[in-house]
Amino acid sequence: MDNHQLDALFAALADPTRRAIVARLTEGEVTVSDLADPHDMALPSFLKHLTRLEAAGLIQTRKQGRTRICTLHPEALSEATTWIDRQRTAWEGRLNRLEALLSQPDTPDT
Amino acid sequence: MDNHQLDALFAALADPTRRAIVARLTEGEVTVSDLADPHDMALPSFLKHLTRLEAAGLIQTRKQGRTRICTLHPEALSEATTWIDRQRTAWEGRLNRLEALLSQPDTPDT
DNA sequence: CCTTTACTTAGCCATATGGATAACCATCAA
DNA sequence: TTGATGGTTATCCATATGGCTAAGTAAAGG
Repeated sequence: MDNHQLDALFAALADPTRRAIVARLTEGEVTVSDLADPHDMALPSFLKHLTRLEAAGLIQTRKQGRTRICTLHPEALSEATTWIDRQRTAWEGRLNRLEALLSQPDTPDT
Repeated sequence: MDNHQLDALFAALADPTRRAIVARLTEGEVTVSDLADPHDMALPSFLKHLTRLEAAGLIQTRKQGRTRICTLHPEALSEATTWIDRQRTAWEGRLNRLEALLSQPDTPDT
């Protein structure tokens, strides 16, 4: 995944309103106004959050009559965990190499 | 984990410079100037990134003489995956319930 | 001591972000 | 067809963010 997409993804998750939206959408599709209802915020402000989530690939929306319906796109979340897991793997690998080095002090280097 | 910490954590990861720093630190401790070296940026600008990573709990630093040494604090990364995994679990749960409902149309509701 | 070296602090600037209003457009219902 | 309803667009505003330079401190090194 490209760096810029990761920026958008992590930035999208770096806001409580947007995380709440994601959490809500795990329960299924919701219309914009129903989604907005629990958030004490003007609709246009709320809309901007939706737009950012959509730009980050975290949600998808479609228009049905005059209402817009939002659905979660959970695949985007794995892009985030993939990056994180890569870091963790690298870290573990380093620890393992260190450990190996300490348990075999006979061959300090090749 | 508290909402505000998650904000800081995800925001910290939403920048390529900072992700590069994290990636670099998976290989072990590095001093500030060595860390900064590959980044085409004035030191004070770079320092601000370090500060944000530290505030997010992603790295820890200590002073040794006049140099500062940075180390990764990978536990912070799991705070992020924990939240993400919770969302994924919720989503899967909903899918499973849906599936169950469809395969057993005899008991539509209790 | 004096000078690097390695950060640190203090400001400054442009752009991005999160919020608001006001006004507009497009259904649906009566 | 006339409201009301559900979004949408266009601005606007304050603060945050990511970059900079200039000037400061503090530990080595000679």
